[in-house]
Amino acid sequence: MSHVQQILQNEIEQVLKDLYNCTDSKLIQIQPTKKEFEGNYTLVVFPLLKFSKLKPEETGQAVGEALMRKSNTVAAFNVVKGFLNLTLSVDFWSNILKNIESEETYGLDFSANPEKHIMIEFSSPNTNKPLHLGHIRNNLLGFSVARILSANGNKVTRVNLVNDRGIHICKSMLAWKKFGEGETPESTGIKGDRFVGDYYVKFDQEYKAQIANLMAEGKTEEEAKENAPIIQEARQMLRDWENRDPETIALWTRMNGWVYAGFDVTYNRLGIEFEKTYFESETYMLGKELVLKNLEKGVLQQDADGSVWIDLTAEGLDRKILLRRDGTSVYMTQDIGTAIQRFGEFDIQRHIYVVGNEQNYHFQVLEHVLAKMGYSWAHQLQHLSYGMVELPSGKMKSREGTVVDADDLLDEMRETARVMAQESGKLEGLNGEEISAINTMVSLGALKYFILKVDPKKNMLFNPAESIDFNGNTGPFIQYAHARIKSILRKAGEMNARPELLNYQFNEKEVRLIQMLDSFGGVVREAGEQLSPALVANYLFELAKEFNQYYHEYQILKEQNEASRNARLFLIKTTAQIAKSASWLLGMEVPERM
RNA sequence: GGUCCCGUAGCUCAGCUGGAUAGAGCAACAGCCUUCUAAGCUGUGGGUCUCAGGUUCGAAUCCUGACGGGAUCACCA
Repeated sequence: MSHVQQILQNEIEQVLKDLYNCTDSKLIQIQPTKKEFEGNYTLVVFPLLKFSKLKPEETGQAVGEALMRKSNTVAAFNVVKGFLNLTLSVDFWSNILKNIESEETYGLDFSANPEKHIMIEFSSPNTNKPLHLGHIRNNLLGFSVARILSANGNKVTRVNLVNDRGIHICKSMLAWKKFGEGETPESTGIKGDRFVGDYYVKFDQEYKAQIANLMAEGKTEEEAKENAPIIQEARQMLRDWENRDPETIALWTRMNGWVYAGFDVTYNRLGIEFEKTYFESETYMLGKELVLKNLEKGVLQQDADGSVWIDLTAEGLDRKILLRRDGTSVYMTQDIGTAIQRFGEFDIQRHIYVVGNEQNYHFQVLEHVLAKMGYSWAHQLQHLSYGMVELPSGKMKSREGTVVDADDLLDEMRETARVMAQESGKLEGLNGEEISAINTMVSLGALKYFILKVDPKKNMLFNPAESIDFNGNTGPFIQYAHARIKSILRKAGEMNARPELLNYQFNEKEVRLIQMLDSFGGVVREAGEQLSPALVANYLFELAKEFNQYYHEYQILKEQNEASRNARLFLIKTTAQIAKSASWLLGMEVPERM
C-alpha cells in the first residue's frame, strides 16, 4: 500500500466509524482509479453495504460526502455503480511530491528491520564448466532479491557455495593430465573457466569413444560405461583426492584457481558480489556426524546394507537416502550440514536458497529432515525457485552444444549495443571511453531487465534481439527515458527546480505521475514479500512509459511561466530519482546520456 | 503412476490477498521530426483468460475435476 493510500485508509476508517459504527478496516478496499474514470483513488463500496443498509450508489454518495466534510485531502468525488472515485486536492499532491523528493532514497528503507538478518545463497557454480544462461538468471535473481530485501530494512548476507569437488572436476583434471601437454589459460589465452570446461568436454568425448569400443567388443552398454578405463581412472583420482594425495591436491588447486579467475571476470562483468564464499570441499564432510547422531536417536533408519535413510512418507514424500552404504555423504547430507553450520555461525532469521525449480523436491525434503532432527529454524529456510531459460532456438542442451555461454552472450550483447549506438549516431561527440561505458551499460541493462521482468517461478524465453530493442518493455527503453530526463535537467540547471517555488496546480497527467511515484514504496515492500524483482521491473516500465508520454506532451524548457516550469522540472527530477532507485534494485545502471 | 509448477491476443509477458468494459510490449497497418534526445509519441485491428462444474452481488483471480506443457520422484550434485 502506498503512502497516500494509507492516509486515505485512515480517513475512511474514521468516516465509516462515524457513519455506520463499522470498525472492520479489512472491508476498506482502495485501489488506483482506472484511467477511464475521473479520480485518483477508488473505494469499492460493495463490502460496506451490510453496514450501510443502503444501495451501492447511496452508500458511495454518503461516504463521499462525509469524506468531503471531514477531510481536506479529498477535493471531489463521483460515484459509478458501487465505486466511489476520489479526487485528492492539488495541494495535497504537491506536498506528497515534496516529501518524495526530499527523501533521497524514497521507497527504500534500509533501517526498518535491522534486527532481521537474512542469508541468501545463490550462483553456486560447478568448477568444471563456465557459467551459462541459466546461471545468469540465478545470479541476477539472487543479487536483485538481496537488494530488495535490504531495501526493506533487512540485514542481508549474500553467499556463494562453490561446487569444487567431486567426480566432475576429476574428469577435467584427468583430461588435462592426459591431453593437456602443459597448456594453461595463460599460454593459450583462453579464459580459465572455459579452459577447464573444454577439458571436461574432452573427457566426455574420450569416454564415449571407449564405451563404443567396448560395446563393439561385445560388452553391454552398462558394462562398457562401468569398465571404460578412463572412468576408472577418474574414480581413482577422486579416491586420491579424498585421501589428500599431494600431487592430486596440487593439480586440483591449480585448476580450480584457473576457474575462479575466470568466474571472477564474469561476476565482475555482471556486477555480482558476495559477502562470503563457501567451498564444498570444506563443507562436504559436514552433516555426516549429525546424521549418525540422529540415527542413534532413532529419527533415521539404517538398512541391512548399512545405508541410512529418512522416512518422510508421513509427510507425503518418499524415503530419502542420507548416507550411502559405504558411509559417504550425498548432496542432502551436505546441505543439512551447511544449514546447521550457517545458523550456528550467524544469527540469521531466514535463509533463502536461489536454486532452479528442478530442485523443488530437494528443498522440501531438506526442510522436513531438519525439522525432524529438531531444529526449530527448519521452517525459516526458503527456496526461491526459478524456471528454466529457453532460447528462441529451443532448449539448451549441453550434449547438443546449444548451451549459451555467459561470456559469449555478454560479448554478443555488447557488440549489438555498439553497432546500434553507432548507427543511431546518438553518441557522437562523446569520447571513446564514455561511449564504451554506455554501450556496456546498455547491453547489461538489456540482459538484466529482460530476465528480471519475468515472474521468477515461470519458465521463460530469452530473446537477445528483442531484449536490446529500444522500443518496448526493455531495459534500454527505461535507460533512454532516464537519459532524456537528465538531458532536460542539464539544460535547465537542476538548481531551478526548487520545492519552495512549488506553487503550481498540477494537471491530471502530472498527478498521475506523482501518484505513481508515491506508490514506489508499496512496490518495494510487495517485491520483498514475494521475492520478486519482476514487480519492480514492471513498475519501472510503467513509470518510463508515463514519463515518455508526459515528455512528449509538454515543452518544459520553453514554458514561459516560471512557476509552472519550475514545478514541472521538479516533478521530472523526482521521477529520475525514483527510476534510479528502482533500477538499482534490479542491479541495472542508468546512464546520464545515451 | 505420486508430488510440485505453468496454461491470458499471432509472439513475449503483466494482472491472481475476488471488483468497473481483461492490460502492456513486439509483430501488422495508418499518422507525427523548423518543437527539451524520433533509440520517441499517437491511433487502428487483434481475446471463449485451455475446458467443465462449484462458491457469490461479482471469478482470469478462490475450490473441484479434466486436458495440455514442464520439473521431479537416483547409493548424481
